[in-house]
Parts: sequence; C-alpha cells; structure tokens
Amino acid sequence: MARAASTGEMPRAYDPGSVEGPIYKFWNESGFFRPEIDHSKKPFVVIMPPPNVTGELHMGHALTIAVEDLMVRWHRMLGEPALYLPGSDHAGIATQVVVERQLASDGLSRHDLGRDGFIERVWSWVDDYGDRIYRQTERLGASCDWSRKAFTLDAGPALAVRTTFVNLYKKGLIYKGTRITNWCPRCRTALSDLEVKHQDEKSGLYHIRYPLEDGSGHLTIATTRPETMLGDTAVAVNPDDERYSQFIGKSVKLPIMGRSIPVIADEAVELGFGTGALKVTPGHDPTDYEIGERHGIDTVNILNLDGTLNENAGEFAGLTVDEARTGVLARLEEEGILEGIEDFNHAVGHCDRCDEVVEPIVTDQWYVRMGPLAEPARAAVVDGEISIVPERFTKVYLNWMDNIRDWPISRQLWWGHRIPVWYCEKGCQIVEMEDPTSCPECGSTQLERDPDVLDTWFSSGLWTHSTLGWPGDTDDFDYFYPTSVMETGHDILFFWVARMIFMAIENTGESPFHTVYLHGLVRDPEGVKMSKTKGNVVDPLELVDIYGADAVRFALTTGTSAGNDMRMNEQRLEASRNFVNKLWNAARFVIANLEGATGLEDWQEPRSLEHREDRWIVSRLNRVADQVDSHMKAYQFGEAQRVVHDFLWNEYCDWYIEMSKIRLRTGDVPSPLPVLAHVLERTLRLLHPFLPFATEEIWSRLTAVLPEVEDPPEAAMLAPYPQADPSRYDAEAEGEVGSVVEIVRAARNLRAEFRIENNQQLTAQLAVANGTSSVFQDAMGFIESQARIALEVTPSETSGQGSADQAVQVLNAGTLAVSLEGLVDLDEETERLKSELADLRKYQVRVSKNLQNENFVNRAPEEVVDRERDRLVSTEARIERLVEILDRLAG
RNA sequence: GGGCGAUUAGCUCAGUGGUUAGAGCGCUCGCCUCACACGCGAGAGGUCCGAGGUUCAAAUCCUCGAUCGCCCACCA
Repeated sequence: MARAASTGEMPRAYDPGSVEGPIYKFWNESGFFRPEIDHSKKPFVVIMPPPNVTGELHMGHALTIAVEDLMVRWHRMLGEPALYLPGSDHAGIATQVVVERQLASDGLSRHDLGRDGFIERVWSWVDDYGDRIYRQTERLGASCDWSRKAFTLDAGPALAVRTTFVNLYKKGLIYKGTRITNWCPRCRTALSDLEVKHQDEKSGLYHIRYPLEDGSGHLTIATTRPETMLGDTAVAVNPDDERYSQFIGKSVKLPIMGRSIPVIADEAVELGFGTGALKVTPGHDPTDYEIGERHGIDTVNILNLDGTLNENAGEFAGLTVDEARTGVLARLEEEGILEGIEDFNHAVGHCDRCDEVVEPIVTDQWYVRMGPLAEPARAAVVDGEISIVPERFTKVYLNWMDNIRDWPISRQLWWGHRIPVWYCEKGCQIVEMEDPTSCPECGSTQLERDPDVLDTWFSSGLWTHSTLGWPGDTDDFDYFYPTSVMETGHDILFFWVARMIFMAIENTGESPFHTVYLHGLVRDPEGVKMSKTKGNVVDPLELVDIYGADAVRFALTTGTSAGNDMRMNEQRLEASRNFVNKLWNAARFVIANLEGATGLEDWQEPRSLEHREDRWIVSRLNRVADQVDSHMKAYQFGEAQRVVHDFLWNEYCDWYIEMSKIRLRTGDVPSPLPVLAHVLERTLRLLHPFLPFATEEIWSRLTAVLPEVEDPPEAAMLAPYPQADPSRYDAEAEGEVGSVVEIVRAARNLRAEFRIENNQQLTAQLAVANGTSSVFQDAMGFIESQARIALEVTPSETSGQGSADQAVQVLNAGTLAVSLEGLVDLDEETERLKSELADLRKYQVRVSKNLQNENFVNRAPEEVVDRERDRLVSTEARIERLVEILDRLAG
C-alpha cells in the first residue's frame, strides 16, 4: 500500500494531528477523489456551494462540508462513481467591499486606482488568499475532486455566463429598463430586493401641513421621511375617503419648494393610516412610484448616487439625507406647518453587504424577465422532479416563485462578469457571442461597452452546469449532469437554489438536481447567530486543531436534523472526540490480540457462528446496517450516526468485547477473534462517512494484522458500504444474550445498592425456567467476572428464594437471589420488593386492558398484538414469582 | 399583514402513529477492574407547552390557544 503511516504502537489516545495530514495526502495522491466515468453506472454528484474566494471558512461551511462529504463518501462506498466538485465564487459586492475597505485604510478609494487598477488589486488579493479556503476544506477531510475545481470567473463559467446572457437577451428575457430600484449609496450600485435587509427602526411619523393653492385651507400629510418632500409631485388620498373627496383635483403648494402639485385619488392610500393623506414621491418610494405611473405624475430625483441631495433639492443640495432631514424639519417648524410628531417604528432597508441604508432611486438597469423562467422552475418542484428536504421549504419556494418579480441583474461594480452589451454612438445595443468591432445596424465603429457587471448570483445560478463544461458538449457534462443533491443553507434558498433551478432548466432543459437538502444555522452556545460584528464566530480550523476533524464533523452532524438550527458548544465537541477515542481504544484492544494470532482466515465473512455471543453480535451488526441504510436514504444522517455510535459503544465495547475476554483468557474455542475483527471492520466502514480520518487509520492498521482477502479494497473509503444480511439475524441469540445482560445488571445493581466492596466475592442462586439453564451455564464465567459473583443455576421448580440472608431480583430471565448474610434488612427488602410488585401490577393492568379491548385485538397489526401478549405473559410470571417470595418473607 | 418553525430530563437536543419516551452534558454514589479516567459500574431526574378532537393506539395526525424565534411583504 502507498502509505507509510499506520505502523508501530498505537498510542493510548487517538492523536488526530499526526494522522489526518498523511491520510488526506494518501487519499488525494492515490486519485480516490476522482471518479471514473463508467456509463454502466449512475454517478452521484454534489457540487459544493462555492465560498467567497477571499473569505475564510466559518462554521456554516464546516457543516456544509460535513454533510456533503458524508453523502459523497457513502455513495462512493455504495459503488457509485462519486463526484464532489469544489469551487469558489468571486462574490462581487462582498469582495469589492472588502478590498475597498482595505484601500480606505490607506485613504484611497477604488476611483483613485481606476477600473483596471482596482481589478488588478482584487486579483492580487485573490492570488494571495484564494487558496486558503481550499486548504481549509482539505483539513476538514472533504473528498472533493481537486482536478475539477472551478472559480466563477474562470474561462468556462465565463463562457456560460456570456452564452446565457446572449440567449436570454435574444429571447427578450433580458431587457434594460428605467424604474425605481434599491440603491446602496456606499457601494454605489443597484441591489435586488433579496440584497436588502429590513430592520425595524424607531423614527417619527411627521404630520406636515400642505396649503391648498386656492387658499381655501390645507391638507395634512404624514410621513416618516420628511426630507423626501423636496421631491414630492403629488398628494394622494383614498377615493373613498369622504374627508378629502372635496380636495381631489385641486392643487396644493408644496412647502419650501413652492411648486404646485395635484391632489389625486388612489386605492393604495390607506384610510386608517396617518392622516389619510399621502405625499407622493415617485423618485424615492416604490409605492409612490407605482402611484405616479398610474396617474402620469412627474418624477423628481433629489438624490445623487452617493446619497447626498442634488440640485433638485434647492437649498439643501449637497447635504446628506440625515442633514437634510434636520434642515427640512427646522424649516417646517419655522413656517409653523409641522403639526406634530408621533412615535413610530418602521422597516428601514439596509445593504446586505455593507449595512448602509438603502435608498430607492430611479435608475437604468438590466433585468431578467422572470415570468417565463419561473413557470417551469415551479413545475419541477410541484411535479416532484426536485424534492426539498425538509419538505416544509417546498411551500416557501413555491410562494416565492408565485410572487416573483423581475430580477435586476446589473451592478454598478467593477469586480465581476462585465455585461456583454455594447452601445454605438447612435444608441444601438449590440449583444453577441463575439465582441463586436462595429455596429451591425449603422456600421459605426465607435462602440462602448456597458460599464456594469452582473449580479454575482447570475454566475452562481449557472454553477450546476457551468462547472461541468456547459455550454460545451463535454464528457463531464454528458455524464455527471444533472447532479444529485444540492446541499446548502436554507438562508440562500431564493438567492441561489431557486435561481439555479430556473437557469439550469432554461439552459439544459433539465432540472439540475433531484434533491435539495437544506441545513440550519450553526449558532453559538447561547443560541445567538454567529457574526463578525458580534464577535462570537468560531473558527472551525481552531476546533480541528483542538478536537480533530472527525470530532468536529461528528459534532456538527449528530443529533441534528435537516433545516433545524443547532448550537455548537464545547460539550458537544468533547463528546464527539471521546467517541472517536473510544473507537480508537476498542481497535487498539482488538488489534493487539490479533497480532500473531492464527485461525483468522474467515474474518471477512465468518462462516458458521457456533458461539451464542458471536451469533448475537453479528446479528446486531446486520440489524444496525439495515437501520443505517434506511436513515441514510431518508436523509436522517444524525439518526444514522446515533445508531452506529450506540452499537459500537453500548453493544460492541460494553458487552461483546468484555464477553470475548473470557474466551481470550481461557483459550476456549471457538475463538472470538475472527468475529471481533469482522464486526470491528464492518463498523469502521459504517462509520467512515462520519469519521473518515480515524476509520481510515484504524482500518489500515487492522487489515494489516489480518490475513489478506481476495481483491482487498485499497482503503476504507473505497470499501463497500456494509449491507444487512437478514440471514444473519438471530432473534434467539439476541434474546438469550439479553437475558445474560439482564442478570449481570441485576447483580451489579444489588452490589451497588447494598454497597458491597468491589473485591468481595458473592454467591447467588439463579432460578430459571426449564430448558434455559444452559444459556446461563455457558455464560457463567462471564457473569462471574462481570458481577463478581459465583452463580448456581437451578431450574425454577427448585427455587427457594426468600430468606433474611438473600437479596432478590425478579427478572424476565429468572429469579436471582444473592446471598448477603447479615446485610439484608428484612423490612427494607420487603418494601423494595413490594414497590416493585406494585409497578409490575400497574403495568399488567395496562397491558391486559389493552388485550381485552376487542378493537385493539382486531384492528392492530398482528405483531403488535403478539408483542403485547408476550409482555402480559412475562409480566404475570414475574408477578407470580414475586408474590411467592414475598409470602415466604412474610411467613 | 401573510407564512413557517420551535416548545420533550437541570442544560443542549434526538425521536416523521405501536417498548414502561431516549442521548450527550450536568447531578448523586462507587471505582485508576490487565483497550480506553477522552474511562468503567450503579442511580436520581420527564402532567412530551395548554385545551379540544381523530384513532384500537398520539410526544407523533387535526383544530384552537399560549410563549419564543425565523422568513416573506411597497401601510407612507
């Protein structure tokens, strides 16, 4: 085998730091992450949501990678060619903001560098930091195919962007329009609605008097933004508002500005709000813009693109919005027309990236016409071609698609895909695959390219197919598209997932994936969303340093379910680390015993299992494999992990290994070694998707001390995922070993209760039903070692328990009487047994009531009824024995 | 204004109609038992938010309500 690790003594504690690096290198250099195109097999494909190229991994990324990688590894082990394609995003605004901030600390703006200089600056930033995110991804153990990694500004994705733009333009689905848009004065760009975050803020609701032109009185309007009155071009009232019907059609004189504006009637005005009269500012309010359109009202823009007021604001020109507000209010006060101020909360839009207050401004922007694109994207989900996990997000998705508005895609930025539109001096638009040199309509060679770039999400929306070579007719696209599962946070369902769906259907005619798996947010230990400004972000790499990558991954995916948020805390991480260490030590024990041992030939598939304990643990292993399989298929990864975790810790370690020690010590046959090895090896495979590093390391050490099998897997990550073999199910062995466990527990319980010193050997009688004593005879050595008790097994007929020198446990398997001369207080013992009897009777009543109910017996499934009958029988038997003992104690 | 989620042990959470409802951490008691103190053993701890309903059977499905949280939306 190619790797040098996994020799030498296994340390007492698992040391992820020394294991993870070499293992990752081994996997990667062996080409295990690169799937082979095999047309006889259906591939499994996950495209990684591309993180910001200049960013750093945060816990959300770690969760993304943990979930995606476990799916990919699972499918790879199922024998499917599995592609996990990594990449990064140029992240237009986000990156530009970061670089601009850096410039600002040197007192520069992007304009000081100029467009080319600025872009060069960003690229050098990308060159310096662009690989960091990939190295971090590797540290988490992501099994992605680095030979296919992609960046949104690479030539391939760029061609996909160009192709898509040209196609949509020619179909009339991309158009340029003048309308009111969200504008970030700091970023100096238009934003889509999704990029604006509303926050409730305290502000006043100002009542302002507008005098009628004819001097016959006044109208009082109410507004939260008094400064925008400088751009008012009408006052609107509801047509049904009797208070104002007499004013409709008249004019008022706009205070300060002095111009005459009409009073109009529009349904959009609410009767009950404010004064019922609305100042109409079509230039700076979306509702007012619509009212203005309906009534043919003028639009006055009073803002510059940097958020200061322009010459249309008269004496307030040059001020910021805040300054203008103060100034306007002072003027209104002076003129005595500010009637009053109400306390009021309203939602103020902020730029998602820089948090600046967003201003609605009328500008020219490029839009994608959404109606025709949304329709098939909606149908894909309705028809079940794409399913969303958890299902509840289906409704959220459909609701958004149903209310979709055209998507503004132009951004007044420099960093991104430049819009492929050229204008000639006569104003023709030229949109072609090739850069034009002259205008095809007028022949002009004086061409100018549109200065704007596209919304980042335009290129991200193509990610499922642009990364695979589309629009080229490549082998990758042919084989790996459509992809399988899109796994990402529910916070970008609209931003990204929805857009991928309609872009992909438009471009390829197919849905880009069959399943969307949405994970929740990773929160801090107090449940607060992690954010840089709050200073509560945790660096996943720091956690990897402390706990190991496996533990971090396990902590992220255990005890959680799709769509639900989780809190990350130290205890969670410690518990996961402890589990990895438990696995390590179990393996350490098994491997130490295997070294130099013989007779291990059939460890891979033990043929006949003669020993009850072997049949039991192999039966359990197969049932666990079955449960894991169904949980994985249902995307219940946390449950799948829990099932293997519990099996390994509670059954394999706590019981099977302890049982095996008896045979190992005595040399009794059959040796437990083949089964110890078999079950451990299969459990390593079951756990591999969740704990890739530790399982790989242990697997290689384990297989090194076992006889080589035919055609061995090259690594744990390539070993077939264990499938349940129902012929290995053994209910009898499970029941019998369960009885032995019950006895041991009962004896330990008595020891603890009566505070018997550990080193004090006890004797006990175990009365069991006829025909079952061999089970306990066989397990005698184990029971004695576990409970430190010398056991005498007798058929129940000879039972004589119930004396002052015995403490008794009445169990399903039989009655255990531990001799405790002089230690048993007869009254206390009687009380203890009586309370147990009461519990049993309560239960018996419940069960028998159920069984007396004809409806239950007739309607419940047979197995449920049978189980209930069994319960009744065993409970009644216990009651009988308990009564007998109490009688003897009393008599 | 719509929509969604959560409410289960002291804490954080699993549990997607059928065990006397589980885990981790914490707590109590006892243990350095020859794989593991990142451990072992024994315990305590729960009107599954409330009220109705459906069902042979409800933590689980339905209705209403409460509390907390999230998303969407142009009431200035």
